[in-house]
Amino acid sequence: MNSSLLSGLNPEQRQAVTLPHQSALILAGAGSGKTRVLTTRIAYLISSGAVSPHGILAVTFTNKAAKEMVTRLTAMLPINTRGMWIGTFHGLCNRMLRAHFREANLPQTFQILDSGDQLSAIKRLMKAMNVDDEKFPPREVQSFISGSKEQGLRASEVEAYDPYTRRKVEIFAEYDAQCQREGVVDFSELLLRCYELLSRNAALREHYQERFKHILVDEFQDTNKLQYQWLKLLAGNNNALFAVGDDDQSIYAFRGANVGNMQELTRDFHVQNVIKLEQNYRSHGNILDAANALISNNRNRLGKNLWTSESGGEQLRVYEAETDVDEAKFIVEEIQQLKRDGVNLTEMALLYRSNAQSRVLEHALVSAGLSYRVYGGLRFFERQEIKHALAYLRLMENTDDDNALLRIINFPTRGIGTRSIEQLQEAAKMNSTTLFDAAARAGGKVSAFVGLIESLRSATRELPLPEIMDHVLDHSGLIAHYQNETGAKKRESEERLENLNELVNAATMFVHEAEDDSLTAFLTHASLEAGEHQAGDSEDALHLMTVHSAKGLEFHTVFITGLEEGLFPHQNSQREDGGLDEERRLMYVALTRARRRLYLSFAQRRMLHGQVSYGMVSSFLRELPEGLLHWITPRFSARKTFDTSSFETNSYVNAFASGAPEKTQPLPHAVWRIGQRVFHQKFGEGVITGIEGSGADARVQVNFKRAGSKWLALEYAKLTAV
DNA sequence: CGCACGTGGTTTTTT
DNA sequence: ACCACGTGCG
Repeated sequence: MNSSLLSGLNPEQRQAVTLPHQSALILAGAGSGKTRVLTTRIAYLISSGAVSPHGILAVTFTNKAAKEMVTRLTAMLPINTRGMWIGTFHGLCNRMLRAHFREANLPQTFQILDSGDQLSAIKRLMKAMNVDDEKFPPREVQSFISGSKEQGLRASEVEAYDPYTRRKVEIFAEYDAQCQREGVVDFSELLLRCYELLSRNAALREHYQERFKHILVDEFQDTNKLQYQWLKLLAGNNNALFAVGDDDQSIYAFRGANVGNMQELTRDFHVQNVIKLEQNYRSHGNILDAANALISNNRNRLGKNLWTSESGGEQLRVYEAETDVDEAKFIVEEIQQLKRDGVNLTEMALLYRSNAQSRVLEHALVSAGLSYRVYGGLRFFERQEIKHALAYLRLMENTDDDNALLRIINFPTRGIGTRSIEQLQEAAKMNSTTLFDAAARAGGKVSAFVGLIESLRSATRELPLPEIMDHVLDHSGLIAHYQNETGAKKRESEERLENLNELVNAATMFVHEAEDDSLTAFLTHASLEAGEHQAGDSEDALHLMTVHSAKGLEFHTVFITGLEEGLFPHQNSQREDGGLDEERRLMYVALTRARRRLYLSFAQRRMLHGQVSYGMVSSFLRELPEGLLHWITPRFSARKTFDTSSFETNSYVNAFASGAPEKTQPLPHAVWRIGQRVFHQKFGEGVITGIEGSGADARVQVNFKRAGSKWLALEYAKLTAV
């Protein structure tokens, strides 16, 4: 065994890595070497002879994490990881379903619907079922279906107590039937189908249980119910489930993640002692102390306190801006100074709670000539032109795929209008056939389209993937379509052409790298790894992203922006149960991204949804110990509760711009205006965000820190200015 | 068919 | 403010 594997590990890490064959829960704090432990554990198991690479199943959430694991593993061990089962839940389920497509009752070349494809499939179905999409918004139906599947439930198993839900269940059932007819599966179906395959087929289940002696899971706190059931099934009675996670970083409950799985795991797998990795190798002391103080306000934690052997380092820098624009200006100045001090732009990140906040920041960065990259935009394989190109390939692979057919039957336009398509759909329904079969029986332009697909298929049958791609782009008319674009759309089309060219490159790369270089494999890759294909990493550029997408990353300097009540924590989170705790974990994630320097900023007013909104400083900022903070602007300058004079000198340009007459001030000494901080006996502290009416009818809208937004009649409500 | 205009909505996101 | 989407017209 390679003993150098263990060198440099702290006692807890070492304990985790060298555990005997037993299930374990590793509570791994931010920056505590989680990925290192996971990969070293695998390397340890293999090199000590406990298990062969063949017997390992390692599961992650993102392709990036899976790739990272493989990279680190190959650096540690001279083994071929190709035969190993390391991947995302979806990737691994796909792999099993491909291997056992018959048992899973799927066509060999089943295609995967991404969320966009799924939504259009649902819309199409609802139209066919005559469902009112006002009463049943397709997006809601979509999340109902995915949500149910992620709970492990089929339509027949969902409990519906009201007509509304019953109707959604009907749509759910029809939707699954439609997918089955068309030979496609959506993301959650990959998991559910795989789960059902294993639970119904004892021979297969036993085969895999026999094989995967060690199952390792990353980011376990993010697993949903179905994923946990799937893991339990594979673990059986004898295999070791090694789960690594951090309940304090659970920020995806809104999409079905169930932190409760951590407690369930300790029960179900009789985990005696949870190993805690609490030494943080990332951040300076003050940053960690702030993070610890913040998260200690959450209840129901498994309990864990990060520490570091590093010194305290700098205090956290706090900046109160008058407006969002000023906030951005300040950040830009700081970045320029940091740059002069020798910090690379790549080592800095600007974090925000919601994507809309990036605009102002971007604007300031552009004016200052600073290069940046916004993460989480439109992904390569989700671009319209790419989806069109892939739809041709999909239809060639599987003519049952009505979704693909509808996408391209008239793109580029070939004179097949809405009417012809409707007729086609009627004919298909009448004869219970696919659209493609119906089209084959039609005449004129429609059958010409069928001919096109068939000729594409026969012409490319023997070709390698990149050449198939080339041929299809050419002969489908896609290239010509974008080349012919002139005028306003010219630029856009040029970019699309570049992307199509890039698609051929992607196919070439894929053929070189993948074990299986078939067209089906490439299409799967496109659905499952839509985001992986992004260019332009090399440039020294700032990182702009939401706090969510920052999870797992670290930077020398981090700016957490928009620390205002209602924004972060977000307004909508207050309605949901446990919403505020999740927001706090989000803030915890944000804080722990920084290694050396952390900026926390907020603005007194900002543009939101097209109008000026006035916010109060985030309660999260107040939860940080004063001693760790360095206020760049005077502490709560304009809002000290005992000093309104400085507040009143602020120029609130549009305070009465909405046309409310001056006499909306019933109390002689109180000047009610937007932005005014007030106190209410019952609701507590708040800020006026709107004024309406006059005299006895005057009402003000107050955004209360605790109670949320309320309209109050000034005649009755006892408000005091603070 | 494609454009122009109107409407609604607007937390977070991976697969 | 801004964007995506849908409808109605030329």
